[in-house]
Formats: sequence, structure tokens, C-alpha cells
Amino acid sequence: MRISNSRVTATEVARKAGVSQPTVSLVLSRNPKARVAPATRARVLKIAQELGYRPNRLAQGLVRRRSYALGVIVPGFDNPVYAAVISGAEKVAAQAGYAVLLCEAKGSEVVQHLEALRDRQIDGVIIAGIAASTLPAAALDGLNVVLVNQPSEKFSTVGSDSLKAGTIAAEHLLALGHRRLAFLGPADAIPAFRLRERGFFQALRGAGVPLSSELIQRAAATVAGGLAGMRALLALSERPTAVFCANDLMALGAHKACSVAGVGLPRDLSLLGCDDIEMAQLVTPELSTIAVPARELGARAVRLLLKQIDAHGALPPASQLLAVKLVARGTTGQHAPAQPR
Amino acid sequence: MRISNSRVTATEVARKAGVSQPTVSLVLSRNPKARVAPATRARVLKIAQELGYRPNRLAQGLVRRRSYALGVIVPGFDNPVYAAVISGAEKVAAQAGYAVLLCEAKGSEVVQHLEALRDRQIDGVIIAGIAASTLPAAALDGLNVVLVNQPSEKFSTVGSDSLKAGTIAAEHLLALGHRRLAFLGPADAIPAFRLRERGFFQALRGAGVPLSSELIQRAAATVAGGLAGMRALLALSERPTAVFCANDLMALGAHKACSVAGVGLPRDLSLLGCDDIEMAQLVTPELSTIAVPARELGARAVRLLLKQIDAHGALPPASQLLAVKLVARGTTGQHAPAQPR
DNA sequence: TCACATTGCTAATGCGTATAAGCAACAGTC
DNA sequence: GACTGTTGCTTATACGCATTAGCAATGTGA
Repeated sequence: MRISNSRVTATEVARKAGVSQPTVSLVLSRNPKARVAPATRARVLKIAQELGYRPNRLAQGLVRRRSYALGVIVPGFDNPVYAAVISGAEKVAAQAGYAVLLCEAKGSEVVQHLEALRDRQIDGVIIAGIAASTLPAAALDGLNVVLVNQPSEKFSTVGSDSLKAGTIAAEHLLALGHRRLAFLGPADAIPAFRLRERGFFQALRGAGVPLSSELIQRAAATVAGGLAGMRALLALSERPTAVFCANDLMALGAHKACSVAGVGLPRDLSLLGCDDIEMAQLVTPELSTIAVPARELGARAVRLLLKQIDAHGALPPASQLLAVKLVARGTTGQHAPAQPR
Repeated sequence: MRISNSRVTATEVARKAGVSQPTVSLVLSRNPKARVAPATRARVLKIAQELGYRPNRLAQGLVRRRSYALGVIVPGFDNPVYAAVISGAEKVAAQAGYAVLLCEAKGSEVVQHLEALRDRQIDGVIIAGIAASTLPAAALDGLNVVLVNQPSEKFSTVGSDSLKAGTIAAEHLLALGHRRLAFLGPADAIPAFRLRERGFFQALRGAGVPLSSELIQRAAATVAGGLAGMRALLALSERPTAVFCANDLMALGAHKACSVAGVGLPRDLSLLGCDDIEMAQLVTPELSTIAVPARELGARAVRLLLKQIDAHGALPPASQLLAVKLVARGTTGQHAPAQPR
């Protein structure tokens, strides 16, 4: 039975139970070495229950030097991938009794958000979609950190195999007979994108099909960016026959650009994304892409972080790399040399 | 200059500055009635700066009885609308020095999450996409609450005009000459959906074009739901000529179903969504919909909540209703009676 | 000169909890 | 029956900060 506001303190419970406040604390903190007489324990528990006592987490945090709160920083929610990461993270965190403090931040804002999180004594932080290398070293100093989807020597990471994703992309398109390939990706140094790109380039070079520079198109990693980037590619005198995009948002933008320009997918052009967001299946033809287990990344990031927290920083940085998988749908197809008629 | 961990306390600053701890507190809390000698103030500020002192928010919260944290509860991030609400909320909150504790919860989980938030002494909570009426009264008792997109007598609300949205939908489709309309929406009692539905039905009845029950299709408010729902509608012996969906996710699912079934939009069928999420513009033809200012809802919800918090609950519940707007794109068109040939 | 206000700081206290240390009561040993 | 051990609780204290009251030093007026 809850009595209005949760303003019932341990001291009140103690008074009504005829014991001292620390005794209440002893009863409630299931401490094995705390010996309390069964009768007392029962009485305290009963009163606590009746009064609806719940420990004040702020006070607990203050004395335990633990807030049981995690920070999660992402560059934006407009990308469903981050939404999925957060979702996975929140679920695991909540189950473990941890709260998630959410921050949306780009660029230098990140540092301020980190400071704010520190002030709240967060036990750890998860950073997704932001290159840790771009942050001043002091910003993460002494913090429990897990990075999502970016390799690091210094911090623990949970990622998908972005390099492999790029390789898979190249192999898929090559296998379909394409030889004039293009890449559409952002100019900024977000590690996951960079790795996908590198994997793609490396595989192409390995196959003896290097990319000429006009076939590397830079644009923001958004729908709008993909749209603009694809328009630029379509404006080339000699168009590519297949395009790999750094993520699905770009690919969907590119998809749209093709649709607007009357370029048939995959007849005139093969298009491949990366992430496998839900929307990939909604466009027609459905977007071929490379699936990244975003939710799982978030979930694992929290599990790893909690492990680190429990170890009091005595753990070396660990890394997990999850597999990615080609999901060939409707936008990639066999290269058909144009039939002059 | 930050010195590693933010373990610098006010007491340390005080010691180095040769003053007492409360003096440091007086200097840093820009309290107008706190008169501190300019020289002392300067000295304290200087030392605090040098040591990188930052107040412990937990301790502050404990004594001020304010955590400067807000809870935000949504049913899921898979719907971009909630992502937008959160984004708007987080931005305003961060600017005001408030943290956002994010919770993803459906059904009875909500109550538990609310309890957990209370334990953390949150100053207020924003609830979106969950009917407050389904919660036990005690769950929100004594809490500063702002509901998003659902009317309420008891709590403050920030919403879009969902009833109007339904009306607009009906008017738009009627104006295009449609007389056999269908509605596709969820069976659960999420207020925004219910209102859109009611507005739609009312307007149709007003126009003398009531909906027969087989043209009201129930399915989850998701892409999958929309897909299934539209399939059911297409299986009718006499198909509707226009369909209004409770939200864009459903509409996109429906869009897909049409595409798969070879039903031409808008030639064979007009399709109208609600929300105007980014993806609406990515399908071909682009989805006609009714724009809801989701980000703005989140932003305003926080502003309202902060106002309430500052008033210490001495404010009566306030409500804001933002306008919605028809965005006619490619999936709605003039009703063309089938030409028998 | 004294009474009194003002200024500028400190001492004391509390927020709600956890934890170490201490102290009765009692049991067991010889 | 004094000695040690155990049990079961309480007292004291700390976490880091804000806030009230209070006190010394200075200024003001007569």
C-alpha cells in the first residue's frame, strides 16, 4: 500500500517498528553478514510494506558512491539504428535496476553532456555514433565507457563487423557482375561508416576493380544526403551500375532519387544499404542491405558496462564483434549490359 | 582544469580558499540574498575553477529535494513519432539543466517504471503513447505529470488536435469524391488513435456517409499491423476506395500491401496516414498524411512540466493543443469510378 | 561613548541512507 | 562465577551539499 508521496523514510519505518534506522537498513539490504532476528526482520518488513517504504536512490547513491544510472549518448534519434541501440540498452539496464540518462548530442555538445552526466555520478556511459577519438581525452577520463560500433584500444567496445560489412557489400555486387561500382557515404569520421567504406574499397581493390574518385560520393548520412548523393551519381556521364551506401537512410534517399529520376532498380542500377532498418522492407522494390543487430548491440553494451562497473575498473577493456549478414532483397540484381537498339 | 575524477568537493575548495564550506556554497549558488565580499567571492571562484569543482547533483538533490531529472515514458522507439517527442523533450530539458530518464514500457510495466522513477526523486514525468486512464490512480499520485497527445482533466497535457486530424482526413477523402471509406486502426485504447478515429467517424456521419463495420479494420499500430489490415480490406468483396490509417506506420504497411497486391495508389485506392514521419516521403507514391508536430510536442511538454515544477504543484492542469495539417501527397487522388469495358 | 544596525563569514544542522564500531544480553566453557 | 563468543541490536558517523542561525567585526547615529 503506497501512501501518497514516496516520502516515507527509513527512519519512520524504524520508529513504527520500534527499532533504529540502521536496523531497517540492515533488514532491507539483503546483506548476508547482517544478522537480524527473524522476528525483527519480519516486523520491519511488514511495516515497510504497509507504509510503502522505498529507499531514496539519491541518498543511497550519495553514501554508496553509486548512482545506478547509466548515460547513453547518441548523435540523434532520426536514425532508427540508434533508437534500436537505445531500446536494447534501456531494457537490460532497467532489468538490472539501472536508469538510462539519455543524451542527444553532436560535436562539442558531447563534452558538455558528459560533464553533466558526471555531475550526476553516473556509473558508466555508452557512446554510439560518435567517434571517441574526436573527444578530448579528459572528457572520458576515469569513466566507465563502452563504445558502440567503433574499435578502440582504450575503451571497451561492442560492435558489428563493419569492415566485413563493406567486404560483403563488394562481394555481393561483384558476384552480380557489376564492375562499375560507386560508394555513397558521409565525409565525417564516424568509425562505423569509415570501416564499411574501407572494407568495401579493400575488397574491390583485391578484386582488381578499384574505384575512381568520381564514384565516391560524399554526403550526410541521412535520407537527404542519400538523395543528393545519388542525384550527383546519376548526373555522371558514365553512371555506376551499382551503388553501396554507408547506411540504410542514405540508401533510402538514394532509392527515392532513383525513383524520381526514373532509374529502374535493380534493372538500371543495383542499390545496397547497410543496417537493415525496418523501412528497408517498405520501399518498392525492397532495399537490399546488410543487417546489423542494433538492439543486440545496445543490450550487450549495457551488459559489458555493468560488468565493468562491478569490477570497479579493474577490468581491461573488452571487445565484442557481432556478425553482420547480407539481406539480398529487390534492389540488387544481375548486371545487364545496356542493350543498344 | 579538470583533475581526473570529479571527486573535488566543496569542502576541498573551501580549505584551499581558506574559507568554510558553506561559504563556497554561498558563492556558487547565485543566491541574491547571500552577501559575500567581492574578494572572497573571486578567490573562491578562482580556486573552484582551478580544481574543476562541480557540485555533486546527488547531494544537491538530496538536500534541495529536487533531482533536476525528468522521466519520459513511451511505449516504444520503433515509432519515429516517439523518437521525435523524446528528441524535442531532451533538448529543452538539457538546456534547462535537467536530465532525461528514459523508459520504454508497455502495459503494466509502466507502473513499475514509474515507481523506479519516483525512487530517483524525479521532478516530473512525461508520458506519451500510453493512456493515463489505464494506470492505477496511485501510480501518478503526487507526481508532476504532463501527458502527450491525450486529453485529461486531471493532468496537464500537450497534444495535437487528433479529433481534427480525423475530421481533416474525412473531409479530404470526401472532397476527392470517395464514398466508400475504410478505417484502419488499433483496437487498444491509446487516446490519440481513438480521437483520430472518432473525428473521422463523426465527419463521415455528418456527411451522411457512415462506415459499415466491415470497413473498420483493427490491427496493431505498426507496419505489420497496417500490412495485415490492408490485406483484409483488399480481400473484401467490395473494396473501399479510400482508407484512412490511424498512423503513418500502419499506412506504410498498408502501402506495402497495396504494392504487393498490385493495387495502384491512388488510382485504385486512396491511402491517407497520420503523423507525417520522414518515411512517408520515401515510398512511391509518397504517402499523403496529416502532419503532427511531434518534436514540438516533446519540447512543449517539457516547458510545461518545468513551469509546473517551479510552481510546486500550485498550478492547475494546463493544456495545449497544436494544430495539425493535411499534407496531400501521392497516395490520395480523385475517386475514379471503375470503368466497365 | 554607547546603542544599534549592517556586513561577512562560520558553526550547527539536516537531507535519507549505509556502515563501522560498540554494547548489552545471553550462552557456553572450564 | 569469571572468561570468551555469539547474537541482535544501537550509537556514531559519513556521504556532499544547502540553509538557518548566530557571532564577530565594522560602520552609523545620537
